[in-house]
Amino acid sequence: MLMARRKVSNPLALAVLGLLQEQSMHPYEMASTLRERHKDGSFKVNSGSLYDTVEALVRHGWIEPVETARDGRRPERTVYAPTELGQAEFVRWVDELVRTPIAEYPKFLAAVSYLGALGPDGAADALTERAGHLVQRIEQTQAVLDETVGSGAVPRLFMIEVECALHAWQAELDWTRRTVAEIGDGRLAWPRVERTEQGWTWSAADDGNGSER
Amino acid sequence: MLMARRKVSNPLALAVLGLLQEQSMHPYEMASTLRERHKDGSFKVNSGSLYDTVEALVRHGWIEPVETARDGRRPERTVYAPTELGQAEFVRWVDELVRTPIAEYPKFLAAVSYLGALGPDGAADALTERAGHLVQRIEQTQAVLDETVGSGAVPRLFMIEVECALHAWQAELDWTRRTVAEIGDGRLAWPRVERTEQGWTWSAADDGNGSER
DNA sequence: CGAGATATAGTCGGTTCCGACTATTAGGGA
DNA sequence: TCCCTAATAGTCGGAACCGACTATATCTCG
Repeated sequence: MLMARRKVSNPLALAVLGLLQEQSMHPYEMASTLRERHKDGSFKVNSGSLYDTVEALVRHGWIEPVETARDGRRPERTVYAPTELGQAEFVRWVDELVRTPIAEYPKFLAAVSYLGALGPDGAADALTERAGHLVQRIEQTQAVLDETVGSGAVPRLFMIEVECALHAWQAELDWTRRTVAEIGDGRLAWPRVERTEQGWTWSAADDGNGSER
Repeated sequence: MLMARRKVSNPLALAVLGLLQEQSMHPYEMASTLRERHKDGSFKVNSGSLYDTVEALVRHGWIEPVETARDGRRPERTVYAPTELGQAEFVRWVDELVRTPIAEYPKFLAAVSYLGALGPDGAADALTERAGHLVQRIEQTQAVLDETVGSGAVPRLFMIEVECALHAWQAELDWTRRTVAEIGDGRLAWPRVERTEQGWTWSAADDGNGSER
């Protein structure tokens, strides 16, 4: 069996489906609407991927073209609307994504796995710079939230994912700062690694005890 | 200009480079070593991607084959070692990844963007189930940490990324529980959306005031 | 009023990524 | 000793993804 193995998995497809719940649109309009509503922090909106995604949704019968209009002599725009299947699957998909956490692999985690390679000073320096960037990002995002939800222009529920992201970044910032502090006062020890015939040996920087792996 | 546009970007390449800092290996051994050391929570270790990644690293001159051994009549294994360039770039890459946060798009964020589609009860239910899964994941991961670092078998620095992940999951769990609570007591209102000729109108569930977007 | 900038709308080709599959060998209980 | 399973080692085809590019239309500012 080689066709339609699993559903469309790109989250951008979820965004498309979500927008089409409200109103029929052509792809370019989807992209600009997502940007207007600041949903481009939750979905990677790339024009190439967008058109691919729309085609995939058509193939799966979740959406369908309803109109092919042209304005003046601009290129033709194909307008899409969800099918009944698409409307049902949208809700099921959101439910599944919320209900079941899946493994993800943020690049920061990958980098932190090899934090040792930077040495204590290098690591503290890099983490400190990251903390600064995170502060900026958090402030900017908070400002957007204040302008929209804070002023009553948009109901809070419609931007709840921004609060979620903000919470996650704040947690990352806390961890980053805490780790800088722990490097500074030696609570996070930097073992010295040596190669021996037995394998690897490390000695703790503070007490000189060695262990083997 | 169409070749070698940017560096290898798959984090798995970082893992490969990291392992080869210690010791020459063949790809299969990389995969099993990563699993042994519980690094497979930070890197998506997929055999297909692994072989592609190793080839890409060779193309860029970051690693090179050093030996082609065969054991008994098993298929030949090609053993790789980093070049000097690869050793230098490894550190630079870790530094860059730690220093500069980049935009990422976790699927949970995508789903939360459309939390409204589940309705207050559906959303609370789904979030509650997620919280349960997160608790399990956190407990299991904590247990692994206790067995390894807790028992002194491995220095803390070598599993620091596990602490980082744990911190992030805990934050997600906190947000999830808080949101369930806010749905429950009405602090997170569910506006009723209606379509009008003007566009969209929503009325707050609690006070009946409408606003326009 | 002309020129450059920006907005509109989308195409295209190449790389990356992944899951499913293949094939051989070692281990271990009936 | 024989079969079944697990471990070893990797291949392959297709889907997803992305960035760079094209082309027209409108805006704007000296």
